[in-house]
Amino acid sequence: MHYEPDTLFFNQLSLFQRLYARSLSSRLAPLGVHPGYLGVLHYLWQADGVTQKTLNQVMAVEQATLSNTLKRMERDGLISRTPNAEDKRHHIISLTPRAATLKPQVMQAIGDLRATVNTGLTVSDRRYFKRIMHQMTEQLESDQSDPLFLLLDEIPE
Amino acid sequence: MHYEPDTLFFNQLSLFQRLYARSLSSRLAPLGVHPGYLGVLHYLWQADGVTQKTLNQVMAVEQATLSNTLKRMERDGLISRTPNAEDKRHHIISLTPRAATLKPQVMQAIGDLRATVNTGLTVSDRRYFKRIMHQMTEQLESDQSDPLFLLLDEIPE
DNA sequence: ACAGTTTACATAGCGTGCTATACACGTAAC
DNA sequence: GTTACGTGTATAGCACGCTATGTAAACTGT
Repeated sequence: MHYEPDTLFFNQLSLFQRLYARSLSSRLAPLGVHPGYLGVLHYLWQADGVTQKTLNQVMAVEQATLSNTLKRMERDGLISRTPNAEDKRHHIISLTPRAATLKPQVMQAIGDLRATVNTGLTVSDRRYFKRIMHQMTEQLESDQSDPLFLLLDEIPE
Repeated sequence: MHYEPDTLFFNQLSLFQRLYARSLSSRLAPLGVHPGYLGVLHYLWQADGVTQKTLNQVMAVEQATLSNTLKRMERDGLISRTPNAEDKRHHIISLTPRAATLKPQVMQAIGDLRATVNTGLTVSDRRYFKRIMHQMTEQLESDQSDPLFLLLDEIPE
């Protein structure tokens, strides 16, 4: 029975993403960092002490996802959430001292993996790849909102 | 505060994969199919009535993941697991009549999304993209096994 | 001032992946 | 034939994403 191996683009894409996450995870684990934390760390290393809302505006995940990620990061001693007296609805999220010092090691791990993945590829290969991925991402973003727009068009004045 | 938007390749990749899954999901939902079922369906449409082990050998997921996926598919009335009298350790997995008829509609949904995503891209763009992704995937696969090989090298005779 | 809305965040429940471990059945060795 | 090992599958527990919904604080209009 010669079954053609999985040719569905989606499955190949999923596999690629999962392998990337696994390799990242094994490099970050010794630092107590999970791949899902990267976006938050990356932002806070640039601008520490912001609200969840601010973070959410630049991170491409849903609010509930971010809320849960922050909870795990707090549990793992990477961030703290200090209540804001001015407006008790939001808290200020800041890096713990330990997390603040982690940047070079995390960046090293990321760079190391990037180099591994890029083995055998030229600079223009990578650029081309990212450009196409970006373009496809935009198509998907408009695909998600399409039904909404269609509905809006149908609303009478 | 002009924060440069998320430039980590891993995060862009994750976003792309998640958007793809979301778009797929919205197209498959009316059929009672989830994206995670696609690999199983795709195989069984070609060769129905196999063991979990066989499926596992061609699907790039862990055994435990497949086991859980099959449980959900059984719950959703897509497959049945009939006990094997010869060897009671494994069951024979087969499509339900309903699942067997679903192929054209699922393929239609996949093709539809593919067309959407490919908007504005040439055939050679897609081929190039897939080739690079494939190459990176192979690098990641060898990355995962590297530590093992290194250890093996260190084992004295 | 207080009723209703909006805002910021948390929680519930689920899909899909992972690792580690349990378990039941089959096989082989003694 | 029991002991030991191997095989096939299931389960436990977690990461990380989603949608839908809850909740408390702030704001707004009358």
